[in-house]
Amino acid sequence: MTKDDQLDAAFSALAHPVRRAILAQLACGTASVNALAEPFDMTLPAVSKHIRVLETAGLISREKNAQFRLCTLETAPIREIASWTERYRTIWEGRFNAMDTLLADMKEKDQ
Amino acid sequence: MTKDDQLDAAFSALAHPVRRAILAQLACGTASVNALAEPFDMTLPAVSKHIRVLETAGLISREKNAQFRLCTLETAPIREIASWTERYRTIWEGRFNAMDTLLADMKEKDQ
DNA sequence: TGTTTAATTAACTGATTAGTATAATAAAGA
DNA sequence: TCTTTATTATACTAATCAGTTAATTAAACA
Repeated sequence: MTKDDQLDAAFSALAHPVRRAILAQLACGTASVNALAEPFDMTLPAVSKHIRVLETAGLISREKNAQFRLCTLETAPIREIASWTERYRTIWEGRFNAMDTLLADMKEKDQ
Repeated sequence: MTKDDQLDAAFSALAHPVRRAILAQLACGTASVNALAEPFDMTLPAVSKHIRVLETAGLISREKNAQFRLCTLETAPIREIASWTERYRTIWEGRFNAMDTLLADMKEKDQ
């Protein structure tokens, strides 16, 4: 899987409110599939599929414990996303800052 | 459009390498649809659709100039993404740090 | 006015997504 | 062993996505 594919998978996994809500729950600690499904007005298989998507994207991992599958957050992809986003944010805001500076300079000369 | 819908739209717009590449091009400055399409081995209507997706997500804006449609980056949604991501990143890494501290404490007591 | 250039719309196809209901698996507990 | 609990697999539907070709719009230019 290329870096691009990883970003694709992570971004599209995050592009669903249910999956973001699942991650939010996991921020409070490891949880089973049933526990994660509880807040949603949705069948268990549907939640199970969302969890599978998160796992495929590397955003969570799963460990088998008795009849439970405990889900845990993984931070690597979110760091990828954060660094991609930050890089572009600074480039873009840098551009605007540069433009602001230019405009300020032009005003300066007008006076 | 709720905040959640905005995040959905932004994340899913970013979940395609062509769209991320278009944004990367726009980081170098405003460009027309034809100019943006040039690097891709893809028909113009296909690129036009990707640009529409970016516009709908608020990631770019368009201004009509003669027969050209000039595309410009918009920073608002990327800031939303950055803040969502950073929030979760710090929570998660905080958790791990907390866990590290806990483990360190336990080791301490063992000695 | 007729032609070229820039871009979008329309109509279509194949693949993927998000959900459902139902069946199956697998471990735990009575 | 039989039942319950936890979870996934299967099979299906409706909707959306990513791409195509061909037609259309609209401004610029000769």
